[in-house]
Amino acid sequence: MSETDAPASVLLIDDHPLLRQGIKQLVEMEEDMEVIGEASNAHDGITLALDSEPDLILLDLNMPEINGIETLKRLRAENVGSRIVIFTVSDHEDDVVAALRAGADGYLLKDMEPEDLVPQLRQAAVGRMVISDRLTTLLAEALRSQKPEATGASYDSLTPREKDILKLIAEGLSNKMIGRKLDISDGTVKVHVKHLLKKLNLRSRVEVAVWAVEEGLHKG
Amino acid sequence: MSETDAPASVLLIDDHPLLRQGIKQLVEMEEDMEVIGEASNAHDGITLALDSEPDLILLDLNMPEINGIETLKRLRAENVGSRIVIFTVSDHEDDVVAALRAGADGYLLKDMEPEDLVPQLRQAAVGRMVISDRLTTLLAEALRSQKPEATGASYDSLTPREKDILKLIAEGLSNKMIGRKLDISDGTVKVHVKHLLKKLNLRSRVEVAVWAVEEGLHKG
DNA sequence: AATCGTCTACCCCCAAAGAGGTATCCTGGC
DNA sequence: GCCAGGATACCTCTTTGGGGGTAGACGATT
Repeated sequence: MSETDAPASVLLIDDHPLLRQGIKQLVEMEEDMEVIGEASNAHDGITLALDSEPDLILLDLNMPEINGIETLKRLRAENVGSRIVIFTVSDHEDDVVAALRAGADGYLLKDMEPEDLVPQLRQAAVGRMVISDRLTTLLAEALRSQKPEATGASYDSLTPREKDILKLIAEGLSNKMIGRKLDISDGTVKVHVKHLLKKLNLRSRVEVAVWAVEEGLHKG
Repeated sequence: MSETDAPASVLLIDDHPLLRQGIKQLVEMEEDMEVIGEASNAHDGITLALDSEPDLILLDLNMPEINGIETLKRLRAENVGSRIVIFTVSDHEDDVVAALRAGADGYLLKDMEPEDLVPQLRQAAVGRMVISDRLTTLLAEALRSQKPEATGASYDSLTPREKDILKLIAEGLSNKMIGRKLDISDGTVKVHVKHLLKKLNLRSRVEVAVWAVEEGLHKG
């Protein structure tokens, strides 16, 4: 918004005081950027964000009580217009995907080189999405077929394998893709689907998918 | 499969002879990798792939007649088990996403450093997904735009008729049944479904159904 | 009057899905 | 040792689904 004249305002939300201190020092060495607030928990962070409307919010994922994803959702729900960048140790696909889906404008890993941080923040402040390079492969894989993710208190009569197939159907995958994912032939997948239809007394994979979603079985 | 003993076999499918030549020379300098075939078009490429079952296929996107994405789909349809890596000049989001969706195991840009190519191919041959770093941001954005989530904007873009069809798909009806219910031909239903898939950026009626249920649009 | 969006219907073509069937292998229970 | 259930893979067959295209009818907007 105002990167030409006034310095970009940054809000830190992280429960580690030392880390906040470190970031603050890095940022304060720059003329075009300043930390205008810090919070050690989600509640304070959201209040500060609403009050100060920073250009950029650096948000930790692992926080007590209310985690980062939830905080992110609440910020977006409050229509906070700030750029929000996740800054975390977690390189788990679930976290990255959840953050991006919840509207994160960036996802940086805490093990990055300190000297890289400020340039990345500068990019983020002017609207570019910033992502740690290390996550490329992970993103590609997530994009390619989103979420298998296991466990399921699903229908008791189903075998474990059938539950696998059930979930993947509910993600919209074709038999062939399911086969590739489970490393079995698509013919075998068809056998399982056939059994699913019979056991659940349904008439097509679409009904299976709808049923799974309605029962909440499609995600762990 | 056989990266410990026999050299990894590579098939090149690209309509530029010079480029093929260049890659070939690079690859042939390595002991653990060999080019076992070349094709300048999709048809020959598919035939060669089926005959020789290479460990790795390097596939160009821009080819005459049958493009790379289509070639990729056909290769997968034929159950070619090779690792398939796209090698192209295009850094357009649509191409990257389409390639990954079609089952590409990698996506490398032709403007990469030559000395990086062989290491990347080696990675790909043993099953790792390889993506040019430059595409990170793009991938993240593609992933994010997959889920409208907070915005119900996409639903509003549907015509009344499309909303009818959407709801009936979510009830698990076939095109024929939908046609019977709405008193139109099943061919017409297919047209509406086609438009639904395009507008909602989904890939099958199953995904449409799941989306509708998740959004709570299936009743009402 | 011309254009646009929508709905309708058809064409071709090929991939995906689903209903039958047989068969092998393995594991746990009796 | 035998048997049942589960997982795998293959076969054939028909129906369904989806992408591409063209095109006519209608109503609204320009």
